Amino acid sequence: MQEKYTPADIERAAQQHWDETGAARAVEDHSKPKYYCLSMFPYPSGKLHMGHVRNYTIGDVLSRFHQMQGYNVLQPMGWDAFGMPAENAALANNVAPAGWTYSNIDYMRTQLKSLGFAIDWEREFATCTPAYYRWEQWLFTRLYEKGLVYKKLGTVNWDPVDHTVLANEQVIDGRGWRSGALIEKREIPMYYMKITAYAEELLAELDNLPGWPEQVRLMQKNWIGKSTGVRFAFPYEIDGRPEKLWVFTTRADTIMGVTFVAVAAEHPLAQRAAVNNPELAKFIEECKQGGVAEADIATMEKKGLPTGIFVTHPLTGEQVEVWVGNYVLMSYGDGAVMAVPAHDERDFAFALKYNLPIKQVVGVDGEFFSDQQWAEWYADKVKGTLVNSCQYDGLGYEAAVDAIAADLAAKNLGDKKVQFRLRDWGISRQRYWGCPIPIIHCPTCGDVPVPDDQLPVVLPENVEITGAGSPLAKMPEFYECKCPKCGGDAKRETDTMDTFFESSWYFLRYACPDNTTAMVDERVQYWCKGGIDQYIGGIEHAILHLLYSRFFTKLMRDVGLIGDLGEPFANLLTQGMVVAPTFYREGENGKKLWLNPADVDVVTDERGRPTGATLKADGLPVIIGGTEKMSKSKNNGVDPQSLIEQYGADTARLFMMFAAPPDQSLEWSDAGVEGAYRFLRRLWKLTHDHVQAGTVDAKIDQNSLSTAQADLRRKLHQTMQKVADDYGRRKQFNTAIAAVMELLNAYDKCDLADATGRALAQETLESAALLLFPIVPHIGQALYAELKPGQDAGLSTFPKADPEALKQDEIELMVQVNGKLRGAIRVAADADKASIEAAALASEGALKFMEGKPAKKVVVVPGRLVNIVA
RNA sequence: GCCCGGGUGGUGAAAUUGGUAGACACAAGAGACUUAAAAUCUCUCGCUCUUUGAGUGUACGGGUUCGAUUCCCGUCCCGGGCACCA
Repeated sequence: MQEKYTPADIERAAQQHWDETGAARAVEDHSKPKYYCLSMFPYPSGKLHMGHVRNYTIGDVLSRFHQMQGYNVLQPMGWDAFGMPAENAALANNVAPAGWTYSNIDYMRTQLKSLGFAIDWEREFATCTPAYYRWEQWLFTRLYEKGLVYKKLGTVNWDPVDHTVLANEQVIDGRGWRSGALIEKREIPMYYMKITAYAEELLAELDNLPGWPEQVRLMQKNWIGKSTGVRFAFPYEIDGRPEKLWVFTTRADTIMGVTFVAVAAEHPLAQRAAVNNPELAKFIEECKQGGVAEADIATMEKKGLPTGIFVTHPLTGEQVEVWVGNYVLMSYGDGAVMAVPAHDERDFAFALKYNLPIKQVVGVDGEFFSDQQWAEWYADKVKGTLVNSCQYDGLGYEAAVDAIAADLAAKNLGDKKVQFRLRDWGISRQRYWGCPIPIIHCPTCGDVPVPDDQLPVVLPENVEITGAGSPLAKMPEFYECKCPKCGGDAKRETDTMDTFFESSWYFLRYACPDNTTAMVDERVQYWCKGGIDQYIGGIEHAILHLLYSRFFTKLMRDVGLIGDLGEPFANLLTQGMVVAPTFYREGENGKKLWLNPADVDVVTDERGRPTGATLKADGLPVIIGGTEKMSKSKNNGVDPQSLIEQYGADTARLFMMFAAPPDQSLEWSDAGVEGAYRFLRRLWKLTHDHVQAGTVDAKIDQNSLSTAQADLRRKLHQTMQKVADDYGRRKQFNTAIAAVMELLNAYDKCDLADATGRALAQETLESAALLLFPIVPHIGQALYAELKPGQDAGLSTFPKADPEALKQDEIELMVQVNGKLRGAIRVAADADKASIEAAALASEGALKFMEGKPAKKVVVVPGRLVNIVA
């Protein structure tokens, strides 16, 4: 065995061995339980970032651990290859999106391979190939025929200078990122997926996901947002015709406190009122300004204008004025809300601002209502009862809602209704680098789905990207076509699909990536039945991607493609973000130029707090931004390549797993990498020193161990238990590593010179190699082969604790007096409560701090401590 | 603004079911070895004080408990998501 740890050689040899033996190949085998371990596939942005290393190392640890536990493991990898960055790169560097994407994939595949992940590369695919996206076009046409895809108007960000639709990310402070123009909302026809038809099921199934983090289930639940309320109408007359203005509320109990109604700027009533009201028309025009992102709408100043139109209160018959409010969303519910300033905080602020009446209709005993100052209890559903509400006075929330809903129903003006916050999923994108929507627009037949025999609609790869509008819309050779129904001249749809479409079913395709005649086949049943065993990915995907994937699994079931697999992901591990500081300089036009942390030196004061930063290249100051998720747009990603090259894959993997538990966010810093490398070197040396003296049989007679040796052996077997629990149940790899470090610290201190000691040393080192193998497989493979020549660590069984070695005669208990630690006692492991109490009361610490007072109470916590209350 | 997390030494963190706060590391300091450097090894390391001991300490303010980093109420700060970044 060579004396020096040389990661480059070891890693090359191990990877070659795994390649040659097909160690990561996954084949359906019904004799073993399957374990499908999936990590969220990467967008091929150019090179791996730390988040990828973290994500895929977690997946690899779990895959390799389960392999050693006897499972038939599948760990696939692919590329989420459509998306905006390819078009941005095309613009910036004048390269074709396809070529850019494929060369990124080639580079990133090399990087992934150098990290030694046990990935079955024969299942790899990229979503931008027709072989993949043809199936989503095919599915799209099926769903279109079933009415689960439909067309309606949607609101987008419009850049009036570049004449193009912008993504929310491309709108910065209400302006287009390239043109700097003020962005407007614009309504265009789009295709929608009817996810709301599955709202009830998507909500209910959350309760059947015990393997998901509670926080993710809660976020999805709130996102779907089921609420029971009352939908009712305010009757009115306009242009001589009777009409109804519909609203939805979860607070029907406060209906007697309505003092105005607010509608969205796009609401027909607002449009009608603006016809002969120039001021209102101007306000509605103003409301179009700004982007469509909800965060912007929710944080902007609430503004409104009266329409001069009055509607009739359905219960009191009073006239109530209609206002246009910039905070009312047309896309949510009916685009109109009743306003009860007394019991809704936003309405209260709005009423104060515009001097609108505030009418209290809920009271709480002992509380005083002021129409000048908002108080939390005004909106409380539980504490209050109705006042100033005629026949409803004295009723509580539920009784009031019931009575009011019944009265509205009797007047045919409303009823109870279940409403969801979830909206249908708009999938049309006015962009090039995506899957073409397979629809043909015919002047006579209307929208016609592309027939199966004309699929796939192939995305042309030789295009010119200008940043103004979609290139496909400028390519007659793409959009000119014949109607499949009537054969007449027609126009192909030039919008592409949201890239979430690709990522909503890729996990099923890994089961059968080679199938050229069907989207999925029966192999999906083997790998995915009951759900993918472990899914790992960033917490930032907690809602959209995961919800869409759940939705697709149900859609595909209902189209008859996959039977009933259940939920797609049985167990979910949401990895915390790898975050890094951001740095920037401001350009001439105020645009921020983001600088990579690797190119910046941070200046700190004597306490280590950052006081400023300079660019390495020119030594001049840069501005420190916030600490944010590593991203291309903020240029704060750190390339792991230099880390791998300098220290090797095992050090990179070990350090990533040791730095923080997987679900916690990890702030990137170089410090600590050295420590991980040092540990591996030490592990290598300990094994080397032992092997030099000759390997021995690890069989041990428990009775021939010295006390110190028995303690070490107990620690070894405790460590086996702890590490298996950390990998399997807790998924906390940092503590598993710490446990092995502790074990080796103890090993170092123990005298193992005699024959029994040599056997114990052998057992300890063999176990350490296997315990760490899932995290650092290359060195694990090499050390195990030295300790047991001819043996393959990856094919070995994970170490299992021997109950004999775990036995302990005496244990230590802490002694507290009045909850403060005052000493410790040693007692027999099976000592009874009375003798423990006696020993504690007689202990030095207890005697000193009880100062002769009698014990009022003694609490014994078995195996832990004794607390004496004096 | 709304929804979901998080906050523990100089730093990353541990404490798994309410029971020894700071395991395991990083950084720093001191020492050993060495011609020297690197590497390695040993020791110190939350804060304060009257230092063989004691007080205090898990963002902040309250509460429940024999006992709270852990549970409850309120506040502040940081991160993620908010439907066209992926």
